[in-house]
Amino acid sequence: MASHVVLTSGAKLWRSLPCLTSELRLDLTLACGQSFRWRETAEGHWTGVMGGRVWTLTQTDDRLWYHVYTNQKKRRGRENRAEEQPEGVPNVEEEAPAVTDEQQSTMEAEMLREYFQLHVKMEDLCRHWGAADRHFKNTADVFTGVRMLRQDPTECLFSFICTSNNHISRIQGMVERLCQALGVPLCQLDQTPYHDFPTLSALADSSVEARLRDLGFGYRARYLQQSAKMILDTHGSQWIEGLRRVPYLEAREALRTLPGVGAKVADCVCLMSLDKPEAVPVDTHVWQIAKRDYKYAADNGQKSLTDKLYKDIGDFFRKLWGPYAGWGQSVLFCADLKKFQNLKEMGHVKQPKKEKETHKRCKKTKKDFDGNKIKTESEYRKKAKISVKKESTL
DNA sequence: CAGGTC
DNA sequence: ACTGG
Repeated sequence: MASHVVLTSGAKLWRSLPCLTSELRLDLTLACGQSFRWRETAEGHWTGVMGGRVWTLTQTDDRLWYHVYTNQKKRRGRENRAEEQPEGVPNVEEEAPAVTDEQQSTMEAEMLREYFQLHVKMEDLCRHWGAADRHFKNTADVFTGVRMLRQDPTECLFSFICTSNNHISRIQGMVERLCQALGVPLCQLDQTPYHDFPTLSALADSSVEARLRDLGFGYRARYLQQSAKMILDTHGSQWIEGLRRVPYLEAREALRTLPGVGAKVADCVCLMSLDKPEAVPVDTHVWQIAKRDYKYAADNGQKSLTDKLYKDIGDFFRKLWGPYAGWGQSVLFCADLKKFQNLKEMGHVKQPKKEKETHKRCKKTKKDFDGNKIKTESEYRKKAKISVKKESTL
């Protein structure tokens, strides 16, 4: 049976392209809630589906290494027979016009350059932003290499319909189940099956809502099926990709006509798959960042993001960072995630990992990136809860 | 309460 | 409203 490859055993299976870790950090970029389809299958090795194929990626200081697995062949009766007779009917992959390994590898490298948008120099952008924005510089110095992916628009749209009122770890599981239930199987590695993302027509089928409810999608099940059906019925299968050639605000409003797609999801799709780098998705994290780190005046203590507040915060960051504001947002968003908090403390002292439970009650006062003392997480949360209680008892 | 929406 | 870390 096929298994996940690792770089240290079998260098012949790998190809690479030049790419500095200052431009790309796989661990941050692939696990920060842009795409939900990558898993760390071995230390520093990330396996996922991209462009209808299964890839494992890893990196060294100045190169990005990749391996593409051959898709599992469809096994119908005839082809099984053909396998026993070598001169039999060639399978689908062999029928394709002959491509040399060289050409194949060139295409794969090009797919990766596109997916990671390596033509955009993140280092230049960060230097520019950091010069005028002290907080950004401090964060970007630690979270160097977070990039914006250029995802498939259909996958991006339907994945982000799943994100409302949800958290990343559950979203990952839901997207995985979505692909297993409705996507074409590609191959299996170490007992793990990999599937392509479902097509629009698979998502639009009337049986989909009930099926997804059974898989734990809750009320989002209906949004997924209805959005797919609406796109096919009123626009056609190429509609979403066509939004790449349309101005940001027009694409955003077009997406918002779909059920389950509000301002935030529409901005995520614009930013992460439709080539709109100025789109700034404002979620709870970004709202907190605006208030906490940029002293954004949310004067009347709003409980939820109103349309106006949403627009104002987006405009604030666009004014601060310019036409690639969405890329800047992604760096701070990543730095705000719980799972990456450990990176921040590694700057000063490297603590041995032994102490886990023993020092738990030792409260450390952390400093934020501007050097200001801040409360510990728990205290911060306590405070937030109290203020929420006050609001609700009024 | 979670990368919100109807 | 769904649901689980």
